[in-house]
Amino acid sequence: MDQRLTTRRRRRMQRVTMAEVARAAEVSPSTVSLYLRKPGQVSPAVGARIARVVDALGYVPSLVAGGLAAAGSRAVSVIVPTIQNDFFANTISALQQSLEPAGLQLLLGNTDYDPAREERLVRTALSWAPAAVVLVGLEHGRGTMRLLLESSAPVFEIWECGGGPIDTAVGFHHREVGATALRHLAERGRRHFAFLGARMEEDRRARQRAEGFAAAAAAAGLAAPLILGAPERASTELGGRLLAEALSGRTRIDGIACSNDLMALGALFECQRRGIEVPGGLAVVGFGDLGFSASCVPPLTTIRPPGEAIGREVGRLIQERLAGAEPPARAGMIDLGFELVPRRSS
Amino acid sequence: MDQRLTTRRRRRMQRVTMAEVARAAEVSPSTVSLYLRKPGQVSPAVGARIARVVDALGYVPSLVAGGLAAAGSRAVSVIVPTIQNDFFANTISALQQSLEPAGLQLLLGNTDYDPAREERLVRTALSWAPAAVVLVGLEHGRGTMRLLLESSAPVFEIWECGGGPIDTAVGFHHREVGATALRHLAERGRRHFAFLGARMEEDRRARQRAEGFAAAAAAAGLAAPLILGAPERASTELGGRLLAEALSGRTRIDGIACSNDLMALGALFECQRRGIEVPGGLAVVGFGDLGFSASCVPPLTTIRPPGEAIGREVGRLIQERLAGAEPPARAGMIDLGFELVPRRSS
DNA sequence: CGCTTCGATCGCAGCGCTACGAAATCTGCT
DNA sequence: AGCAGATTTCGTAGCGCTGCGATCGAAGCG
Repeated sequence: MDQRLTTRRRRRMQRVTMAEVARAAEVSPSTVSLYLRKPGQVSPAVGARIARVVDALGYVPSLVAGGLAAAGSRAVSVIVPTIQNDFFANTISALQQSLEPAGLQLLLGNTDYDPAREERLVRTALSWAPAAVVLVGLEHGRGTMRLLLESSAPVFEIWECGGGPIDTAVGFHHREVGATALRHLAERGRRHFAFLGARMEEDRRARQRAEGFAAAAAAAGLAAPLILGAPERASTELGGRLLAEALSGRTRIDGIACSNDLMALGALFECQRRGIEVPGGLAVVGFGDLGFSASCVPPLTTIRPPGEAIGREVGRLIQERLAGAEPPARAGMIDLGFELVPRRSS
Repeated sequence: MDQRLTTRRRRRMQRVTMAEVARAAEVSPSTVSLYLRKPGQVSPAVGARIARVVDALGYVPSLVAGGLAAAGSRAVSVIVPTIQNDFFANTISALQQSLEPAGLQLLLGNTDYDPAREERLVRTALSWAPAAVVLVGLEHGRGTMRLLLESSAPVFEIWECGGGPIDTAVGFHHREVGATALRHLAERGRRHFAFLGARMEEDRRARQRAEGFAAAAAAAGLAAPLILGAPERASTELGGRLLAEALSGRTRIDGIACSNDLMALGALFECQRRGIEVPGGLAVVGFGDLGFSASCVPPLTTIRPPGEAIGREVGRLIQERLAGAEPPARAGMIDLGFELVPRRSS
């Protein structure tokens, strides 16, 4: 039997469609579409009429349909290890601020430092035909790399500089951060060091900071620092515990660097509990310049990463690419540097 | 002239389509689609064949096309005031964990406490035909309300209980939080109170906590607390400054509550700088139970909101709704409560 | 051995929008 | 007035997928 004869009620996505707007405004759908995308190319009179109808009908365009027709959606996929972390939260926030005026939305995923989850998330991300994919770090699993390379979406790798990026990397050198911390402590006359890190197994960047710290000690002819880590996420509690561990050794540690200001704050608390004077008895350098770092007791010397700048820069680059800019011929690398903020804890 | 005669190269979204998979697997596209959505309804033999082809071809389904055809996408829009805030970051994180197994992605927006921005974000959010819209608070602009009411998407309002939700609210009572803080301080023998808040103009929930604090004082027949606020976001620096302001008055304040543990931490630092003993000279109660609260000096008495629980619960409800559950007949309200965590600062 | 029953597979008709190029309309100029 | 050129508007053909009902085929049964 001819299917055409049977009744078919089709599901509908939303109340008002562009065609209805067009009818009410007495123009063609094309014109409505054009007006919505490039208002300048429609005559002011017609534009005003369309605007009025859109408002009256409460028309909300479907980005899903638009994305399908235009072969690419107005979403930017961001995949980070965790958002429960001021670093990435700041970057994401800056990125979103930069993207919002262009009508780009963030699709968020978090890997919890798990490569398998990263691959799943990248797959889902690509399913949205995003305007760009943003992910943290330069190290990815085989499958993730394949997906990314085969996709035509611009890929931005952030928070790290170094090896070869897939497309464009925007970040800074973590080894150099570690080295800077050590040189600073050495300048302050310290000689026996420890590095306190969290999640060092999974967080390659924290590891790089520790390595830079150790390498700079070696370069300066100083004793190899004690490197302490733990599988948990950064916290003041962990900072305190690792400091206790560091101080329990035979060597009298007089300078520490932490992979995160939260850890450094925990170290300060531990010093307070033990009556160790900071910086007199122990100099402390953190990483992150978090909300409390300038006003804790004593104010914390720290290294400020360009978190917001990364977000802003990536936002800018995405819009540039969307506007037709070519990807860099050779994979690009943008080093945004970092800043040592000396305060009273060292 | 007949347009059919002119050449047209159409833009394509991605390399491999479902039709190509179908061809290679020698089945119809419908079967591939069915297999991908409900593998159980396809015979094991055919399923295996399709799986093999999908893998070999590196097929990534288009959620954009799928969303259009199915009249609803697999995205959940989350609109929060800011993600640079442990409260919302935790909730979002829990929500995403709960949604991930169902293949639902988060679309993130942040309003920065600006109603106009909220409306814009809700509009964009609805453009995606999301499976659900999640937003913070029960108070929204007229336009936002209209958009939400006209849309057919389930709406979850989180982090607040009280007034009438649009669809379902999942949160707790902030006034009760303030009251609990005051009663706790009163039990500890305090009589002269101050409440230190950030962004009190914009953040209705912080305001409610302050109101509950004041109301409980009145109910207990105690002097009205000093309510201090500032337009900036919560920080240790602000906590310290507002405490200084509170202590500069003629009344000798002996108990404070803060709208955020970060503020409370700042107050602790200020006490340390001024040599005020805590809790001897001043009892401090925070809100949030953040990462450092248990291990600062002294450990901070605080009120723990159900941040993760909210995320998990909303995730569960969304999936229930997606599976066909009806929206609550009368707008629903789920009170997840909160917990006073007494520690040594009070 | 024909007929029902049920599970597996298929074909069709869009979902709502945009890109493309053509058509219509408007300008300014001779 | 007539025409080239610029500007504005329109018509068409999908984008890739899913929901629906139809169809096919194997098993079950009297």
